[in-house]
Amino acid sequence: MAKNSTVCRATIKDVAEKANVSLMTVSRAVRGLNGVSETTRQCVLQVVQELNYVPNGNARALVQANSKLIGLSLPTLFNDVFADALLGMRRTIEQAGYSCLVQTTDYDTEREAKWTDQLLEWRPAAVIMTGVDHHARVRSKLRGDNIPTLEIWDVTDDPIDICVGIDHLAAGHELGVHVAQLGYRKPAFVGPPEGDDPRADKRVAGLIRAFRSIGSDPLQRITVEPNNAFLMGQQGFDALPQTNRPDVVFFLNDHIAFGGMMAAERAGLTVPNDLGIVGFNGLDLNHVLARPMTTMSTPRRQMGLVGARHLLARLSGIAPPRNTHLPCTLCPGQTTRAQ
Amino acid sequence: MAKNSTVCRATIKDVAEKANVSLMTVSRAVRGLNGVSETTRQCVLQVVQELNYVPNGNARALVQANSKLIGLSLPTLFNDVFADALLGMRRTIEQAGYSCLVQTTDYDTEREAKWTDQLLEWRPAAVIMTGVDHHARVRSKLRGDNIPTLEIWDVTDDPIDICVGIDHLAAGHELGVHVAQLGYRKPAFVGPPEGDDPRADKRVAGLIRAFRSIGSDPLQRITVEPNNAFLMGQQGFDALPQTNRPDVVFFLNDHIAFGGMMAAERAGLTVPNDLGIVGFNGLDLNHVLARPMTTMSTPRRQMGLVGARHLLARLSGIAPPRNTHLPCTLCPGQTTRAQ
DNA sequence: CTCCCGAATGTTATCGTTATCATTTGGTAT
DNA sequence: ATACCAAATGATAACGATAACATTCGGGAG
Repeated sequence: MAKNSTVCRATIKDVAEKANVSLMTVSRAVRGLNGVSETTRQCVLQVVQELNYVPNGNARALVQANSKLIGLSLPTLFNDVFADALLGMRRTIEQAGYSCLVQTTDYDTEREAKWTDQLLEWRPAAVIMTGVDHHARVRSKLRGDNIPTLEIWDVTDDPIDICVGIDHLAAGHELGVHVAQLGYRKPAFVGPPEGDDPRADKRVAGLIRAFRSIGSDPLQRITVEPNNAFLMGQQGFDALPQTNRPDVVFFLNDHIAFGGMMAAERAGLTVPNDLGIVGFNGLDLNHVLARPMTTMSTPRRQMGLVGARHLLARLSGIAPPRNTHLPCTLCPGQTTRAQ
Repeated sequence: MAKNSTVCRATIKDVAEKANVSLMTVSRAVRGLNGVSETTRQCVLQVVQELNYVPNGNARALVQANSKLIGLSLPTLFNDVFADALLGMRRTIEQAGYSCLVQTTDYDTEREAKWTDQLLEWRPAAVIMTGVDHHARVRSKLRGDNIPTLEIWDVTDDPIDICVGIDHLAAGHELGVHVAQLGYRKPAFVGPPEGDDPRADKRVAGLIRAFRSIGSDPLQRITVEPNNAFLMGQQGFDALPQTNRPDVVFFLNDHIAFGGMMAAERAGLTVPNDLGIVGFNGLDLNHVLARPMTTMSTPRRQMGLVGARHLLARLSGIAPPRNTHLPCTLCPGQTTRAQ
């Protein structure tokens, strides 16, 4: 059933007939190849206008055996963080004439794998994925088909193809060491459950290492349901243990941290004296706060830029570095005690 | 140049040969059609596994004359607002087996038009666009080709095909009337320049009407560069006139309003006594603030849900309502004076 | 006037799949 | 045994474009 009415579209053949030339001449004229006289080209383009002709990308992709499509896999759109990275890539990708097939995975590897299968049906020219932890099937398919693949946001010695990102373990460690030096001894972390977000897990590992080395209480991991960031922060604070309360809380990112801080203050706590608040990413929210939060700033835009550049290089046959590591910047703020 | 290595992928023919059946049997088995014995199906699927066969979507779309692709046009990803609407749609769209081809337009109609051309090459099954104000070429192409098209976020009597949204003029008016009743008489609006965001323009028109009817000062429109929302708010406040300063500022959305409020307080102003702050959309940030902002809450998630439902109905031949109007909710907060 | 050459144009096969219309097969009723 | 039927399977022609090769054409050199 459900044949959507009569969608009748002009084909290259229609154009050729009306313009009184061969298919190939139309094809050449439309694509701006040379070997067509100026007069003919004008005439053809005229007819193209009249008939509202749009070339069929499927036919083109079929005969040329790959398409001007790039698959893009993000965990979520509820996150300025990914928008930033995307912003860095978009121009570059667009100018090279590609379109983006986007999915959001909700940090679900299975879901990502399923989407990858769907995606590959379109014979994309390249694939961009978030992070370096994927379903084995995804890795093997992308590798096996030799599809240029960019993994962004995290680094590894053994990327599917190329990767550009930051070292989450090191970033977590550096942040932890800084906060530990300020005298905090009862750390907690608020974020997704272990296993959901591999990058969060790596940062937590860094934090744990930092605090363990100075013999503090072990880091308590508080789990919140994925949701709007600000609400997650609030929920995170509410979920803190009442007895033996942490003296500092690390949040998955700055927005969540802000939500947590608001909840803390509403509960009558003073930041940073009663409770230290630490974010991650150095989001712009932080720049408008009267008392900026302690956080670790990440080069999101640049990651996108560099990633896109490398991917395009890869697409044009030049081999870019497989593993590119960008630096983070510690941003001490006023939501942790001064030393 | 730049032939990306040897990407050699199994075709349906390879599977057929290895499984010792005809192409059609493979095709049927893979698609789960009936008319294939269980034994044969198992055998075929086995070979599919072995060869890592993925059907070619381009060939399929070519012969079937349309694809399981939906084009999605958003102004920007820097906005929880669109993420919310998307969230409402995604599941529905996904479960029906479609993939999304996404673009962001940066509120540029030309850019949108250019993308639409590119998109149509892929013969999408449907298109989703933000708002109801588009390039004439876009309207005529989508209509002419009879492509199921959903316009979301705004309403009009004459949508391209179907639309689901809110009445921005009415929402602006209601918000303006509320604030005027509180006694404010020198209103300003902070947002994109006129012409960039048609929905903002409509809301502003509503505000103007509300304030004009009670003989207040005319609404001053302050323009800020598109950017991160929080920074836009800050910039908006900085751009307010020093002499004859407004007594209330309407912001394009809650995040921008928050940025503006932070800047105001840093500048020594007291909210709401020295300056009223009004947002829009009822974003979740508002729910974690100790003193929630005055705002107009919009049914973003629901818009996505309803929109997707209508679009899928349209795709299966049922005619949904062309124009669906959802209600907003006024949320008086503590960033404007009490009556 | 003829030959030759490059530019402009045309012809044909092909890409991987599905729709449509055969054909085969195995079992059942007579 | 024979005829018949539905279920399973197969052969062939599209779909709309491009690559690769073939042809035409017009003009300058000899």
